Amino acid sequence: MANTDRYGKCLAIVGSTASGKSALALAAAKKFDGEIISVDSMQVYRTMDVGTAKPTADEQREVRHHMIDVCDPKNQFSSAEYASAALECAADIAARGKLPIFCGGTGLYLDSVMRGGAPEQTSANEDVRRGLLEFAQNEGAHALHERLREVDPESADAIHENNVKRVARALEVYLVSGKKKSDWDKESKETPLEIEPFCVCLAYHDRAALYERIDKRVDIMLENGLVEETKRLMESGVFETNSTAAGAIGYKELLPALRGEISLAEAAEMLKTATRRYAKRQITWFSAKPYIHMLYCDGEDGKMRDFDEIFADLCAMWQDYKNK
RNA sequence: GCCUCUGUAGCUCAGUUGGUAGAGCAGAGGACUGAAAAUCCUCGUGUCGUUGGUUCGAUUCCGACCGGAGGCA
Repeated sequence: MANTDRYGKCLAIVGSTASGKSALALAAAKKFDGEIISVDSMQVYRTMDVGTAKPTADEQREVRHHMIDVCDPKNQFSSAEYASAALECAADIAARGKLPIFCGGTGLYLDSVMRGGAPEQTSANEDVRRGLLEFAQNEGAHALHERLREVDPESADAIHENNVKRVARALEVYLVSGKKKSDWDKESKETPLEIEPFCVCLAYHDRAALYERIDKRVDIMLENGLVEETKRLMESGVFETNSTAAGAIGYKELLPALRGEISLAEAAEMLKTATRRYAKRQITWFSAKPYIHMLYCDGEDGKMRDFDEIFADLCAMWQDYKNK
């Protein structure tokens, strides 16, 4: 059983990028006297505002937000760090008698929060990691995978050998903790969840409608100074650090245009494509989760519903859950 | 007007010395436990521009026509 004493009953609103979850969370926070905990792997970085569709200063004044601007773009951040900090936020919000509302699209971060973070024995070790990646670089992905198979065949079976990042991570866990990653995972699955928010996923029957929203949003980002923001990040040297922040969608697609290699229009097109692909991955993630309650923004016929209607549904679902 | 090149999957292009074709990108589906906006896996039938001809058989050779690019007038 989740630790309801500590967190009370919480709400989570997830969904793909451009699904409209932020506006919904904002309305819910006002109505239920809540505070928002961002579940977003990129909004944690300072100075990356337009490109990550961060809540505006006004919005943050209206409703208190957490887990935004907590890290420098040049530094590394991780789901484990996120989880422990976000849990503290949730406990603090609940202790003040308010409703914690998780809102965001990074599925792994939500899962990680629900599990209560990760054991520190499995902490990332940059040196070990670099060594493993170099090994893969020199000996090939297959050789690295073979090394994993020797120590943790279960993980080797579960991870495709081309997925070097994951293979390296599994080996890293073994080398750092002396225990197989597959065993850590098993243990984690058997441990009760730390927190179990009522989780609503904003979704669209009509994929094309979501893609239209994405296109529109990218155009708005460009109008709102995404290019200038990218320039500033470039000048600050973020993109030379191969940090996580450097991989954010919105910036890396604009770089070739800033270098004059392609036109801005072409870059914008690539940005839209990258965002669409990202949304697709998010949808895949969320639709596989048993704890999720779908909330559709359009009918089966693809007809869009208006905000009030969707919000009313959310409120009804939430009340239902609370009365149980 | 003449000459040359070109027309193949939504896009960019391979290819078949004649036996109806394949990559990348896009798109679709999936995985995901300390990089996750990352990383990875699976999925390719399309009047091979149109139309005649040669041929057992043409997307492939030949002709005409229609697009597109360039050159000469």
